[in-house]
Amino acid sequence: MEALAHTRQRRKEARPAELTAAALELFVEKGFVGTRLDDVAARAGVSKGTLYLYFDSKEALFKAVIREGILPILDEGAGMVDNFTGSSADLLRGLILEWWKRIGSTSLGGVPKLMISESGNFPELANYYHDTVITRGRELMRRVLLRGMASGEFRAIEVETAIDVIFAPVIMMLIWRYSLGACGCGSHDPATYLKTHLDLVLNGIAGSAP
Amino acid sequence: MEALAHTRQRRKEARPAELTAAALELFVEKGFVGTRLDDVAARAGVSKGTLYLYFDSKEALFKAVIREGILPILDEGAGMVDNFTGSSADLLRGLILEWWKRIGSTSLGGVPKLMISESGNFPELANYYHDTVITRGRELMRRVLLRGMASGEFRAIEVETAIDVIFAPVIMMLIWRYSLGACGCGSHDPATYLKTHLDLVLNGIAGSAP
Amino acid sequence: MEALAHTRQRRKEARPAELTAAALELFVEKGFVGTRLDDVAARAGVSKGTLYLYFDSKEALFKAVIREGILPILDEGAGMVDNFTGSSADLLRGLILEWWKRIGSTSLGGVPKLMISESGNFPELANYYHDTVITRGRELMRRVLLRGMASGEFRAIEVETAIDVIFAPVIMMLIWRYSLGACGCGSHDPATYLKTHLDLVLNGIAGSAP
Amino acid sequence: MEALAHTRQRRKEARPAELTAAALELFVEKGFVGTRLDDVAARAGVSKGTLYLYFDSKEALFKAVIREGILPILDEGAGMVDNFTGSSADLLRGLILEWWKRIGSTSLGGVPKLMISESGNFPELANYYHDTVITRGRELMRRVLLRGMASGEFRAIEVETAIDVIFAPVIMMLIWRYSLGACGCGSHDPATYLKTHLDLVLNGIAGSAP
DNA sequence: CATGAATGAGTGTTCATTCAT
DNA sequence: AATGAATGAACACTCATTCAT
Repeated sequence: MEALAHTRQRRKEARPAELTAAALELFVEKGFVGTRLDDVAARAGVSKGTLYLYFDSKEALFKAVIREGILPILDEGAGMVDNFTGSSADLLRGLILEWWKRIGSTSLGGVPKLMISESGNFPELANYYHDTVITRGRELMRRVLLRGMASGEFRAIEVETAIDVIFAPVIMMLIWRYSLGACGCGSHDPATYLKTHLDLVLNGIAGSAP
Repeated sequence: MEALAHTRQRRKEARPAELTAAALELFVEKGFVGTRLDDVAARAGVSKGTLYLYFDSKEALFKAVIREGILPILDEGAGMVDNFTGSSADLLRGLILEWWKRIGSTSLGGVPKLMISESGNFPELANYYHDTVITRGRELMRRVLLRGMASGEFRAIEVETAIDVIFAPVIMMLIWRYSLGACGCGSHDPATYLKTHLDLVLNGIAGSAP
Repeated sequence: MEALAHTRQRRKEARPAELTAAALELFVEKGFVGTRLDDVAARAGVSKGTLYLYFDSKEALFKAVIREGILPILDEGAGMVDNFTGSSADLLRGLILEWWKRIGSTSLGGVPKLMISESGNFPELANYYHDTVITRGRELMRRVLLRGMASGEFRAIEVETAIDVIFAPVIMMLIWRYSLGACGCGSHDPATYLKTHLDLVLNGIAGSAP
Repeated sequence: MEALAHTRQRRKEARPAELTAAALELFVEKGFVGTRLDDVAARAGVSKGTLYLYFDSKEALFKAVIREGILPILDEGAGMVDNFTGSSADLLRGLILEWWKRIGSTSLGGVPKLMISESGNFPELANYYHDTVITRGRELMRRVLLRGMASGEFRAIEVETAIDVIFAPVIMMLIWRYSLGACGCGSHDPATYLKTHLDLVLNGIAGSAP
């Protein structure tokens, strides 16, 4: 009986996450307006009414999906840059690959495509996403590039654009995976693609120092 | 009287384009499901019923928007690559800048973001878009890179990934412009950004030949 | 040129009849609300706007269809009864068969089914139809039956019900022809059916006189 | 609380029948296209959306109305013919009168007029109605007539036409009641009319046997 | 006289939201 | 806490009607 209570308890606490997980998949697949709460509830294995026990409205659910999808992203990386002792090239490479392994390749990888699709309908949320995720991500990359330039490992480059040049193919791969890539349009193998991309970029910004 | 008839005639012929133009803006802004035909009609300055004189359904309108947004893209570029006599770096630079000037910066620039957002709901259209636009665009860039490698102007690189690395920041800029960028999230100046991006990339793939 | 003017003239005068003829077919087939003026115009080979040159509204067109469908019915029969010199059985038989040949089997035969279907939406018209067509038809048959009873050819029967018993199968055949019969539900051969029906009825009401 | 639950339960089970009952009335009165679901819902005392909890579409509702209107008809009569021990005239008379009492005079009596009006728009349903209702009804009457002829109670007649001659006035009365009869066109008293009709017919087909 | 492009009110259908159980 | 029947506002689509040509 205590076991049951325990299960129930765990269930109750896990509910919101189960609901947002189901919602994330559908929002990514069909967009905000195109997603029916009936389907979200069905995928989460609950009734439609139950959704309203945890979220005030469809919009509140959407915001929760985005915010929850953001948190894990925020907590990654910063520590890595602070404590890394190897070369800046290895740091950059590690950062991207690790991020892909722990975020990009999971279902959270659908968040960017979702945010892009719905930003027009949720401008405040878009701003929040920008300030929280994008700005911090760029800041992280900026530190890596500056670190490499300071050590002479990277040559002197226009940092802000370089950040984009490095991020863009990674984000594009993610977007692809959740849009045309899901329509049988053929896509790259992520591991190979990331490796080649990094080599190309690192070569492009390599300085004279070893 | 002839002038008026002429006006009416011209109007009737111009209508579909006026309607798809209005629809493109709203589809890009709000997505397919989020766009009301009332609004499309209002933006085009006609009544809702008029839409149905030219398009059988909302879906038909959407497809027309995409297809019309594709045609101008297809007719660009190929001739340029064939006849270009300068350096491959100049060719690549010219291709991107020209494309931006004549396509990317116009309202047709919203098509990629739209296709990405709605591919899940229109898989066949996504395939059509992929086969028609993306494949040809990549082919064009492939020829440029191979031309540069053949002449020794570019070093030996993994071409397929390089294509993405070159395209991704350009496409991302376009996506940004029609998503977060429209929410006051701040964006780059396109001209400067493209120039820096190209310099960075061209430097990264530069070979030993002059 | 005169020939053309003549043609044009004849055309102009024939137009209303062409339009109501086309309308009758569609009204019978699809009902009043189910019939689109587009289709009526198309079937009559004119544009939709032309309909409004001859009829103020869809309702006016419908009423014209019914009224026109009534006139030919009214002018039949009365003279026949007045002047007939043969037996009452032959009169009754001739009346029915002639009516079928000249009205029932033509496209005007669709009017009763139409009136039945739409009476709920056009009560005044239904009353007009009743007073004009049905009452007169019954009166005609009443005279025939009374004539036969007076001569002893028919036995004494309840006339009003007999009228219905005689008419009902004929009307039902007509209704059938324009409803289930048009759905491949199989139907009788009119000539045989009418003959048998008349024999049955005449036998049923036959009196002792020769 | 259990009582309430019971009420709710009973309500849910009764709903479809309530809805089809309301729909039948309106379909009969205004035809399929002329009937608005708003009105059906209002007459049933529910909201428009509720209709869609029980029927997928207006067409599905229509089909349910017809099918439900058919079932009670099918289950009548067959047993009566099998077990009847009296005279064939009494059997025929009893069959018609009983059918009128239990079907014809109820709201189900509107089904034939409805089916006639809409057969053009629902051919498959018309076929279903024909095969299910009409064919069986005729079969029943055929057995009665053959029974009477076998016993010598009825004279030798052309059975198929006789079936129609017997049924037609009954059906016509029903059609009348739901079309012109509802427009104040005056109609017979059903009981008297049926009695007279039966006497007339039975007299017409009477044989020499007692 | 004739056309057909344009209109906009009306209807079938969907779906976020509520609430009695 | 959880359900799911019920709601009603919103939207895609149709079609009778108008009017400039």
